[in-house]
Parts: sequence; C-alpha cells; structure tokens
Amino acid sequence: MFEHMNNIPLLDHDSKIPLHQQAEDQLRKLISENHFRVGDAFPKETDLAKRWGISRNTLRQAISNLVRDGLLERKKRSGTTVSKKKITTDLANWLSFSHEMEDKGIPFKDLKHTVNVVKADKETEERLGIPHGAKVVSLERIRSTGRNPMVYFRSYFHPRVGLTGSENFKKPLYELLDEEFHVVPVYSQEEIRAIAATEKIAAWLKITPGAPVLERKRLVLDAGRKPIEFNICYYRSDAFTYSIEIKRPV
Amino acid sequence: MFEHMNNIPLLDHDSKIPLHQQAEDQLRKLISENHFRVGDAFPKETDLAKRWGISRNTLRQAISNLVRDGLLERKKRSGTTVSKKKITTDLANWLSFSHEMEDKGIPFKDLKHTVNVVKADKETEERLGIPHGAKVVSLERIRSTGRNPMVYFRSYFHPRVGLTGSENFKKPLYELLDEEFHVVPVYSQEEIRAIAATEKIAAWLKITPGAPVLERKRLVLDAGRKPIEFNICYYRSDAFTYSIEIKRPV
DNA sequence: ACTTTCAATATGTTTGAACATATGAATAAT
DNA sequence: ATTATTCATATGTTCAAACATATTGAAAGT
Repeated sequence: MFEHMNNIPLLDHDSKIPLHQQAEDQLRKLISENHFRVGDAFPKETDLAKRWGISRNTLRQAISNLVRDGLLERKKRSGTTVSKKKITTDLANWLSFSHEMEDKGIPFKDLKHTVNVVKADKETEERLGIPHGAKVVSLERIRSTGRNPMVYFRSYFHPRVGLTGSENFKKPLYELLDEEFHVVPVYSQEEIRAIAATEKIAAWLKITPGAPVLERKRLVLDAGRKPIEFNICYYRSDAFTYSIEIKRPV
Repeated sequence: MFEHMNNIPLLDHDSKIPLHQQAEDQLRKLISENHFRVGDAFPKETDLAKRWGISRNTLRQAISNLVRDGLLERKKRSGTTVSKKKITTDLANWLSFSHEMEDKGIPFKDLKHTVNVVKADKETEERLGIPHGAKVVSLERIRSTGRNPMVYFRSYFHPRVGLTGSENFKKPLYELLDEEFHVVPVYSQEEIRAIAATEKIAAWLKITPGAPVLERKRLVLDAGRKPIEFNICYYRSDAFTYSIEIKRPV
C-alpha cells in the first residue's frame, strides 16, 4: 500500500508510448502487485494526474479502460476503488498446449517442427495489421499424443515481437516470448469452427478428407491490444475436445 | 447504406442521457441494422460530430467503446470501418444466445420450442449429479437466423432450480432463472468438438448427414459450483463461428 | 513500368477549462 | 435521537484547440 503519492512511479514524458497507455500499464502493474487493497480507496484522479504531470482527461482514458476490464470501479463522490471480481478464465495455462497436456499427464511429441521466415498471407496481414508483403516468422507444428497426429499448428508472429526464426522453440512458446522478448500475451481472441478436412489437413492429421475437424483461429494480443501472434490450428475431432471454463464477471 | 449524413438520426441534446451514450447507442443500432456494410468506410469523426452537433472528443468516447467491443476498427489515415460480424460471447451476455444475436443485430426466430418433463439420460445424470431415474425439465430449441436452422439446443435443468415446465421461456433464459428463481449462473464449463452430423442432427439442421457440426456441451454452475443446467447444442458449421475472447488473469 | 517523394487527411494524443451530478459528511431542524 | 438540509467533493460530461502520426494516393523522378 502506498502511504504517499510520492511512492508511485513516474511516467516517461519523453517516451514514444502515449501517456495514457503508460498510465494504464502502470496502474495495471500496481494493482496486480497488490499495492492497492481490494475495496480500498484509490488515489483520486486529480492527485494522480498531478503526480504524473498529465491532465485529468488523459488519466481518465487510462482508468476508463481498467474500469471496462473490471479491475476498477468508480462511484461519484466516493471515488475509485479496486474491484474484487477478477475476470478469470481459470486457465493458468490458458495458452499452452504443452502445459495443458502436461497437466493432464498426457505425453506428446512433435512430428513436425518447422520455423521459417515467409511472406504473410492476406488473412495474416489483416489480423496482425501489417503491411502487404511483409515478412513474418512462421512456426509450424504437428503434435501427437500417442501414435497419431493430434493437431496441426501454425503461428505467425508480428514483426514487432522481434523474432528472428533462430530461437529455441523447444521451451513453451509463451515463456520464450516473455523471457526473451518481454512480450506478454493478455488477450486471446478465438474463433472456433467445425470444418470438413481438406486434402491438406487430412494429410497432416492422417485422416480421411471430409472428416470433421475442429478449426481454431486465435489472435493473441498484448495488454495494449496490439497483436502478437496469429495462430491457426486443426484438431482431430475424434481425439480432441476443446475445454474451457468461463467465469462470469459478477 | 447512408448516402448522406443527413439520413443519420439526430441526437437529443435536451435528454438527460449523456451525448456520448446516445451516440454509442445510435451507432450500435445503425451497425446492427446493417446500415454500414462490413469493411466499408464509416463516416469520419469530424463529419459525424458535426452532424450530431457534438465535439469530436465526445463522439470519440462513443466510438472507443465500440472499438473495444469489436464492432468497429480504426486505422490511422484510412478511417474507421465496420468489423466483420463476430458472434462474440461478450462478457456481459456471456450465456445468452438471444442477447448475443440482438447485440450484433442478427434477427433470429425459434423453429422449434418444446418444454418437457423427462427422465434424464445417463450423461445428464452424471453431469448434474442427480440420482438415477430422476426427472428433469428439458428445453429444446431449434433457432434460425435467416431462413435456415442455425443451431439445435437442448437443456436439462437441475431439479434444485425449481422449474415446473410451465414457465415463460420466451424471455432470455438467464433472466428468467435470476428473476423468478434467484438462480445466478457464474461458471460455465464448456466442451467443444467437431463431429459429423448424425441422421438426427442432420434432420434438425437441414444439412446432409456426415457434414461437420460444432458440438458444444455446457455445464452451467452457480457461485457455489453447484450445477444449474446441462446444455448440449449443435451448430451448423457453415453458418456459425464460435468466438470468444479470453483475458488472462493478470 | 518502377520507385521515390511528398502532401493531404483521418485518426491519435493531450491539454485546460467549465459545468453537471451524485453522495458522504457535517450541520441544522425536528 | 432522528430527520432534514446543506455543502464539499470526486467523478461524469463536454468542449475547443493544437499538434502528432501513420498511410493513402498522387506527383515526380528514374
């Protein structure tokens, strides 16, 4: 808990990162590190704005995002407080296939593991928001749990991340991104469909064309909602069920 | 599509409802009514602000919310565009098909709507944790968005909830449960698979047997993790993408 | 035909200012 | 003691203005 404003870290007014963004990041950090007790009073807007040398409006931009994400609550006269309710998706391992499998005690191995630098296709360009013709690092995997292929994975990484293609992808992907590149995934936008296996997919998964396959497209974003990775994968339907638990933000 | 700004409804400057709120509501409505084509250019901020007699800043407040909700996308010089319609499981409406569809402005109707009191099958008994042979209220629905069936739904409710089968299921289900029975869903455990349509499913959805179908099984729990409802549904794969956004617990 | 350069333009950031509004707390009236 | 009133205050709304920045598309150069 901060006794005084003066203990709250400052912002970098010379950075290219917008002030409201810095403020948001800073607050996220402070909250997640429990510098503010739940339900406790938050610094008031005017004070915080003064401390950071930004206008109340700019600070408000940051706070609004946190309110929308359910980390903070605002009430007119009482001020801003830290919410109890965490929008939890329960998944500590929410993004990691290997963690998931390890948790369930299912051994797996990679039947294919390829890293390339390629020109992004149109969909990838759109999702990642990169210019036409831009090159991206692609990671392609076919993973099996047992004798048969279970899933085909393909990821394209936003150039911003800074991958070169020569990294060690043996360790869990999101550990690598965090530790080596200081890129932390926060949001995952997932689209899940059932499709009939194309020839290509059938070959990858060793199934018959036309068989139902679970397709998952996933756009992984950082705290500022900037794209990190666009990922598409095909799961064998007879071997895989996609399970999640959603908790309502009460 | 609006040829001219002049066709866009005005705001009520005398209302007690904030202008940014009115603007947001108005835009939501316009988008949901398909007055703007997907991917098409949106009126630019300056023009819209002028049309509505509000400042660009105020309008921006409204648009920002829509962007955050994924209805709009902004790009620097190119302007604002309407996003591809994602049937997103919004955190607010996380469980309601009707809310989801209404929010996206997709009209739908029930092709079938049956309420029964039946003996639970084995899977339902297990999931709900009720004794063998117990009776449960079942709700069966086939819903369409447009001409063709979109999804087949079947729900079994835990006897604890207290449904008799004679309730008015026309209103959104989770409103009913909350208001009439004081049952509030908090957790949703979901299992998603791709399967080949059986004869029965094919008949419901008017597709050919063997076609890929998205199956979702969902166990809805209350705050104490006691089961409320076991729900199974089959989505036409050519018409439906299951979209969720997961946010990492920071 | 191809690339480079450059200006126009739509969104992005930030500020300071003013007034509205809900509400907790102090004060006054009962 | 209880209720009503008032006031101070923190958030809520809105504005106008200025400058930053990315990107499109056209013009110019190769």
